[in-house]
Amino acid sequence: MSIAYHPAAQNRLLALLPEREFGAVSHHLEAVKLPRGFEIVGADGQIEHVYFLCSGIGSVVTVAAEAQRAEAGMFGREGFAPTSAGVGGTISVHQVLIQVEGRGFRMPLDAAKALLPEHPTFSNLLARFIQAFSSQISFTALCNVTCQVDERLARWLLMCHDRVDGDEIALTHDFISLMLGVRRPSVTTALHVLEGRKLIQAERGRITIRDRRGLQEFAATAYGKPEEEYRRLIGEF
Amino acid sequence: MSIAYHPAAQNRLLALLPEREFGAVSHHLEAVKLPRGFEIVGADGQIEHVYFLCSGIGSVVTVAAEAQRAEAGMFGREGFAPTSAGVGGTISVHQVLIQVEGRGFRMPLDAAKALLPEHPTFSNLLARFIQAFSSQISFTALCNVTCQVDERLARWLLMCHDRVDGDEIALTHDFISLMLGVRRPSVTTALHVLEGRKLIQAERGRITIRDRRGLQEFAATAYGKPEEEYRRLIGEF
DNA sequence: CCATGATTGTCCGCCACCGTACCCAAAATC
DNA sequence: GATTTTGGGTACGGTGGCGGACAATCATGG
Repeated sequence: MSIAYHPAAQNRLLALLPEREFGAVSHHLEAVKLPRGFEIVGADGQIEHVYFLCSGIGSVVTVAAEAQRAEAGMFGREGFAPTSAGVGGTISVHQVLIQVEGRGFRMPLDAAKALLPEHPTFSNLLARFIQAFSSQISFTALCNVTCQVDERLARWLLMCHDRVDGDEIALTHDFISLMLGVRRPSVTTALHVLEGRKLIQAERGRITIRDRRGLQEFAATAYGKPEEEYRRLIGEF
Repeated sequence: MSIAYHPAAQNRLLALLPEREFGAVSHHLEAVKLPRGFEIVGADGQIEHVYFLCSGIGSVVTVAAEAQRAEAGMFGREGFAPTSAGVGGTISVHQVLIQVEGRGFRMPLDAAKALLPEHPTFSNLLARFIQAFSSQISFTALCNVTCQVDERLARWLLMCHDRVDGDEIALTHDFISLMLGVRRPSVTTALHVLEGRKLIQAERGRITIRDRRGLQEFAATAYGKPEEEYRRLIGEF
């Protein structure tokens, strides 16, 4: 099947492969549904499959101890996970789980390991994503130390918005609090702030982006740089 | 010159290259002294050279605005910078500067770009480092949100200690405060805490590690995981 | 239709860290 | 040796977010 018509090409990385490499790679892909909460890999877990999303959002969570965890970054159809597998690793430091349900493709780890040395564009593309993702993580680190909760929340919502179709995102305060590493009530109040400015609309289990431009102004310098880096290294989302 | 006797092999990444690739790579290397404060690349700056340290420490700093900056991670002889150049990038999101003076080698960006596609071990090694470094950043992000200053400081000192010879590190409170993204007085008090427990000894412009084991206990889960990831993907520091 | 669980709203005391400012000592410069 | 610069110690009021707890509301299934 030619790339253009293959459903796996909805993933931005796979879509950029040259025809020959895409053929070899797609041969090992298996279509999967990704329900909310699905764990792609556990913290310090053995990697079984490499996942390429076509829709939905995955969260990469750093876990130091049971009660000490926070999101490092998120990815959608523009990326893959676990990143470690992209350079030949077999264990993931991070927990990776589905935050917004979607679809995608996966490939057994062994297949990926065998493909990498033989397919330079494939391995370079994965490496580029790792670099772009790492810049996303570094901004998470910066915001965690310089921004207050509402600003971080704005950034986080913008990043989700980039990765879903439409303006509605299914999210609970509790989940967001886990991701941002703050108390659940802090999320509630921060959401009220954004809602008060008419930037979003929050309902039970669902948040709707009302004014993306305004959200960006609110998030200010916290949002944007990693997205630029992605475009420089790989292309449009 | 064979790898074993080439001074560039003091860099852990270069040392792992097969003889043939090392020859090609080392051909473009130029020895450089790296004084404290030397800027390898500015934030959003055009990359001119790719640096491989043999001694000293470099800091990778995320900059969002003039007053909004914090260290994402640090590297020594176990790595290289700017990471973006390792996948073919020409611009660095991060500012990279020398934190503890040392020596190293550098290569023009064009040479690196030309070498990468032709030398799979080289490019895979750089990609592995990017992945390992990204896990370091993700722990910075986690600590920034879950740990208090003294714990973060302990982690930071341990990471410095890993990368210098001996137990003395030349550091000012002011510089540390910049890296951790906290007030300078917060660093002073946090250092007092560590000093009170006889884990370190602080003098003007210099910190001496007295009890590394104790520091590790103090830093608890904040320290260790990224170092494991490095060993898994690349090897000993 | 009611019970149960999940989700959200709110309150309170507490404390780590902030912003700012000032002083002192050591080191460097002249 | 005097002066300037740099690095370190300390103080104080202010506050964002924490820990914890409880109530209200919505959703779901028996």
